[in-house]
Amino acid sequence: MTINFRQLRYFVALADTLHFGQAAARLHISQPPLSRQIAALEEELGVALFKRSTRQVELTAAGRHFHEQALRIVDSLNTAVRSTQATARGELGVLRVSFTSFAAWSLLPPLIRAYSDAYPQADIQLNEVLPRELNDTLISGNADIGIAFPWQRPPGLEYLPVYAEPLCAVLPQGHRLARKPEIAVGELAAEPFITLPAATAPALHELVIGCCRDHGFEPHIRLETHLQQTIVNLVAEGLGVSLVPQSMSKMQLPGAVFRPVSAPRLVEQGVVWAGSNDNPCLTGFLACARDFGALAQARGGATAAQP
Amino acid sequence: MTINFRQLRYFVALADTLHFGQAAARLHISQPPLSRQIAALEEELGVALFKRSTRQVELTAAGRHFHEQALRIVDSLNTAVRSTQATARGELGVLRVSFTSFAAWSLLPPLIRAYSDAYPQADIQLNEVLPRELNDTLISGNADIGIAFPWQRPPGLEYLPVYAEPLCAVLPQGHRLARKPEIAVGELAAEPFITLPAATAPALHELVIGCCRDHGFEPHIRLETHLQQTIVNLVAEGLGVSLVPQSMSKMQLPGAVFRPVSAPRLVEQGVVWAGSNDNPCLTGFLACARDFGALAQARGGATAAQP
DNA sequence: ATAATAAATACCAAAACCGCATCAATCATC
DNA sequence: GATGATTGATGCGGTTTTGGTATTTATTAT
Repeated sequence: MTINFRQLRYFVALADTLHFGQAAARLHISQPPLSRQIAALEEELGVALFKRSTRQVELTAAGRHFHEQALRIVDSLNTAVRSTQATARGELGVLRVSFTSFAAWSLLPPLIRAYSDAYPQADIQLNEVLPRELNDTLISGNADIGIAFPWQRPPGLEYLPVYAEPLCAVLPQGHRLARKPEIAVGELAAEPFITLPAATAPALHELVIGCCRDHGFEPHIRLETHLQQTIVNLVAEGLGVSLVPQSMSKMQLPGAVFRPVSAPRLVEQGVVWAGSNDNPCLTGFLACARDFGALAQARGGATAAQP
Repeated sequence: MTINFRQLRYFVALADTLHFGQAAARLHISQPPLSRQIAALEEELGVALFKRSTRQVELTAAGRHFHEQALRIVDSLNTAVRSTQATARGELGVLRVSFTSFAAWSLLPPLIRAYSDAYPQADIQLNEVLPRELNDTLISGNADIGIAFPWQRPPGLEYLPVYAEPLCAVLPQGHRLARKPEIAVGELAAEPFITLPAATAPALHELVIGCCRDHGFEPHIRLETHLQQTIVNLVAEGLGVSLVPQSMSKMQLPGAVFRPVSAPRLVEQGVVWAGSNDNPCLTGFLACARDFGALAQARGGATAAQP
């Protein structure tokens, strides 16, 4: 099979014009090579595609059939070239995002919105994971990007800070401090705390503890659990108080009230990815994330500095 | 755009093996030209399709995308070649058949069955016409083949006899002759006849008149109508008798009875087509029609001699 | 009959392509 | 850490393919 795209293009031109001279002009070649390529094509197919005299050229039944096919094939190639180039630019393809449930309350939705607007043709696969699973999904190549708190990253993973927000207090509804519109952190000194475990979320654990220390006391930790969401659920049950990222206040749970605190620490979030990952969609996503971070900072939001 | 099918085949081989040497062996070429064709392909696309060191070759995201496309395109071409060849052989395509309502009682069904069995992939378009329209549909190119009685053909139309069958008598149910199992044509001498008009169906008209003359009388023609079917309907109403092709006896109409006649004339039917028609399906159909005619003759049927 | 048009053919030059030989980079092994 | 083996890239010469010009052949219009 030595049929060539050139022969297909030549054939299509001739089938369109039914005139060797005009078709050759359209192809920017002279007439003899066109005659020869068509003859070669018919020879290879073993089929007469044109019925021609020196005065008239017309398609045979087989020629009409081949014309349809050739148009489709030439178009397929053009489409394939364009879509491959789009894939290389990261405009087409699949981006797999791993995130913990907290991200779904805060950074994930606007970031996905920004990426989706910038790359409307890329497919996005969202994959909710537990905090401890996030690194593995990236290292094993099961995900392209993760949304995470800063953390001690394993070798091979990169991190880009995107957004920071203040901590706020979460209290049981009937609590005496819940009547105040804003709370000084020091007022929580005697309360039982519910926090994330130091082992799996050291940075965030440290942040809460540090915030308390800023205000002169060591919190009494009564319970530890992995998800911010669960902390709020436990607070609503009256089991203690906590300091959580402000985004969690979107969670309107009966029994839990959120209050801003004076002089809060900031919780940073960012995106994580494997440095060896060469998915072009990732590059596009990182550009979006950078833009998003810059925008959040420009809007007066408290964004962490670039690394 | 100078991308080549060779480059697609080379690319597919390399994407399959991920090894230049092995892919080259599979393609029955040496390794250097493969390297160069792949480089040329990437150059033309402006996209890296492989991430390669001297020790390892792997597809990029764009390369994986292009691989799918290339497989599809190569397959499309192979399919197109095969189907074009099938079209040229008359195995694929459309055959448009014009026929009169009488043919639907006799030659059409078995002939279509034979063709359909021999060329199961060809599309058959059946088009019922009035006898006087048949020639025009063929000459104007609106049909490929017609089923007809022999007739004086216009220039450009060809005719092939396929099948012949005896005339039989059709009588009103209460008719005195209807009691006899077989009728001598001479017994119909006094009856009023219903025939086809001499103007539009001269051959068949002549056949009926001639059959009467064979038996020594000139029939008294009371009514003329264009379709055999209508003749039987009028006979059933008691308006006269007629001689019709035996196939019409399949028409089980209350009021009409069919009886074989002694020493009948034979009614020939055949297929008609435009000599300039180059639809390959027509060639296949004509071969079927010839076989069908020979078979009918071999089975002891009364088939007209070949022209 | 003659001129004009259009496709096929002959012949030559340029480009593309392949194979051999070789180079360069990486990996395994001692 | 040096050495050999493996593998992809590169240089070069010869062959094949392709395109252009000139010419031939066949058909149609005048």
